[in-house]
Amino acid sequence: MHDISPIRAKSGTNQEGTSAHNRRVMIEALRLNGALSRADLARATQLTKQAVSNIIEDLERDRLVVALDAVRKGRGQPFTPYRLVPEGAFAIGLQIDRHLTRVVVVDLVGKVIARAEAGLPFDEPSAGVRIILGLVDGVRRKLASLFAQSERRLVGLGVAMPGPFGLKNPDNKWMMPAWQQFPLVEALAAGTGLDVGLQNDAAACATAERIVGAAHGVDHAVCLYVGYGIAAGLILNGELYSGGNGNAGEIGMALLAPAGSGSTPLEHRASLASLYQHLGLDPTERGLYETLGALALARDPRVMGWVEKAASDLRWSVHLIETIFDPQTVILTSSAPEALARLLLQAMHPLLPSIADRPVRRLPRLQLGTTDPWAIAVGAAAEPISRAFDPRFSAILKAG
Amino acid sequence: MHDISPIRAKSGTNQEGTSAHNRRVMIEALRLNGALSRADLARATQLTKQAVSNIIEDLERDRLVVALDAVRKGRGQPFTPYRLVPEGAFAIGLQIDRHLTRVVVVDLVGKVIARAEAGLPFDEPSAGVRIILGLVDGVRRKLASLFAQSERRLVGLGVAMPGPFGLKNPDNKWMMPAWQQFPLVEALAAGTGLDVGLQNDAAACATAERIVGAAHGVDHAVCLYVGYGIAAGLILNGELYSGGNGNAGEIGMALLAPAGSGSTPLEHRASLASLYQHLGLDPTERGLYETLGALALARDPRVMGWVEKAASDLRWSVHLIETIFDPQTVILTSSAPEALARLLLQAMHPLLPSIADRPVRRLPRLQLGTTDPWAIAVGAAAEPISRAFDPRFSAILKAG
DNA sequence: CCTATTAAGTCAATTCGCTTGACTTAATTA
DNA sequence: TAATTAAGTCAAGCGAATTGACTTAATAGG
Repeated sequence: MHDISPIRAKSGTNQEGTSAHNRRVMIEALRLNGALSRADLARATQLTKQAVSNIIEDLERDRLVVALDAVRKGRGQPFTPYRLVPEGAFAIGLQIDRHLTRVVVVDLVGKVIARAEAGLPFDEPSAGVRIILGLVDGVRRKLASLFAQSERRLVGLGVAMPGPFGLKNPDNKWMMPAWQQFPLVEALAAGTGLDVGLQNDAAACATAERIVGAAHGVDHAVCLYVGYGIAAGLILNGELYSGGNGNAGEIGMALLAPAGSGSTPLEHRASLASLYQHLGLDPTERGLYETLGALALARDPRVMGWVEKAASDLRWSVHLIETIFDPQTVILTSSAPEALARLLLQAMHPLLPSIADRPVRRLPRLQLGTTDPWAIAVGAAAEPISRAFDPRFSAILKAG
Repeated sequence: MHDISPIRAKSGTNQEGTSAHNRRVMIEALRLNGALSRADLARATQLTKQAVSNIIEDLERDRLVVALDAVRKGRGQPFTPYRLVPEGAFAIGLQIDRHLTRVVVVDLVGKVIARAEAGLPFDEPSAGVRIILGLVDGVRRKLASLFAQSERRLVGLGVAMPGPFGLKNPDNKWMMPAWQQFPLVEALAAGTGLDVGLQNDAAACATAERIVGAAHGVDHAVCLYVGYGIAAGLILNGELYSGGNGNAGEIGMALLAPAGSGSTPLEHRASLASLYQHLGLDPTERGLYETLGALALARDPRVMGWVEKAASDLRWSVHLIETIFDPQTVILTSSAPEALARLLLQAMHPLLPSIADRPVRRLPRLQLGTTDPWAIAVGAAAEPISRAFDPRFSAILKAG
């Protein structure tokens, strides 16, 4: 009765799980390949033609896929390709940054339908939440005006903000202690009536790269995100990895040397915060993004000085990431202007030797990902979409 | 016809997958909890009583579980607990080290049934394979003499050897280039007629910790293995993670500093090889293990000198691992004598501050795992068992 | 031009494993 | 001794994939 069962076990499954998985597999196949015939889907998923037909019928009824015109190709009956209906599902993505918040609505294929941004008080989450709820309300209205029935198709709200979460002694200068301690998920769930999920900004960035960027279809990738702080988003076995407490990849606090003295957190040296400090800029200043872009384009010597130093630390970070994870590729992303990110990328070469330095490689060791400032919000929005539609172990199992 | 389908998709599933998964879930539940009644299993796995009954009946027919005596406990009908039958399955584990090979047979619950070891030529794999096949043959005979029908229940052969694999320029001094380039898996499969799987030694060590050691039932753990070299075995989401090319966790080659100069691979400073060098010992020497154990017990100053330096690097490794993976615990294991491992563990404290330094912790940040020299072989043997019996995503999907 | 071949996709019956709900058994408690 | 609680069985039902024959519609080749 009163005893919480101490039995450890994974959950079993049944036909519902089977069916849910197969639906997800089909949706993923369509997302990855654009448009496929029933026959192609059957071959790709190893299901029978008949099973595929049934599921397609289902998905078509749910308005998640549509048939395109039949295509004649060689002998045999022409095939009818199916593709995803972008407006089959929507999700809201929310980025919370130190002085700024961005909200987007994306559709099933990750396209941005509506967006909004506003300033945010650094240390007053309850006031901030009111601002956020206003923005969310705005984009929801916009969405409703564009697509009838869209509310029914809203699968959730994903939030991305700088981590790490749940720390004993948050470092006030580098983190957002007020926000990190505020019951944000609950407040937003109550305020929007949606399912709310929270992740750190690098994870969101990795998710964005995975669905629409450089990690599309790659199963092992690490996304190094240089924002105000620095962190890594980990795609392992095709899924985002978040660790035991949701803080995996929070490398900003990694100390740069074994010795106690002289060892600095990575964040203090290779992050935009360190650049602002180096340049004596105020991070809250308006037009900062443009200023940085211009300085980078002009190869301003002070910026180049920071780039050199930061690149040295980042080069070593990539080395460690490669050595530890053995990923197929590492993706450098940043909230900085593209010109600056490119300078960093260049300065990071040549890369340090590592295990990743293999005879045959399909993907580059290091590549530039998106530098779109909205990418974090898009990645945040992708999380509920992924939760709802991507094939994953947990989706097969029963309640849990 | 001739076109290899370029379509990317995960495989679908069907009732076979469902049933296979549920069987595995039940076996895992029994392994983790010792013995459970049908009713308990139903609650734990979220399956219906009836489904559990059917599966139990199946497993009982396959001699994988047996009923124990009924137990009266409070009101209601007494329940009949079931437990795994250890001799329900066997696997062979093979450790290949630089000058030594060990072979074990383990049963379904990870108990060692037979063992054998022999010297191995460092750079002649083909001669080595003959030696290995002889040992394997020996333990198989032993097994057959102990358990009738055991051959039918032999699920595979797991091999563990130092990585990394597939490198461009193997470092002859630190690796085993001849072995790493030899078609070992094929040779062993041909020579034994068994399914053969290969992993690095740290991964095997982590697997051993997972099934019978400190990581039993823990979903996020990193196993730091100090052997001749050094590496980490990664348990993420309850499964071993091996990266894009099977080299995840091979941190021996990690450089210890961002700068190009003065940066040494971790392996050169914190590994038994470095200790041998420090002490001027020959690693092939007989009785080395005992010598080291005695020196450690006597707190020999030269050993303590190495311990201090190595511990400093290891302390920092733990810091990095915690920062990057956010595991529930880190486990220190070693092929060194326990006394030496304990010295290392002590010298690593106090640990560096990190994200793992949380207000509430269920498990210690760092704990000592096994120092049994046979652990690697046991872990190697656990891999085929796990592949055959543990619940995992890939086991639900169809072929592939 | 006509026929054979190839391939997409449907139809209807079947199978298989989990679910459902009623029932039996056997203990404790009042 | 009767009520209650819980384990476990029975038998029918259901849902989703499978199977194999069939239909449709194109191209290739004689």
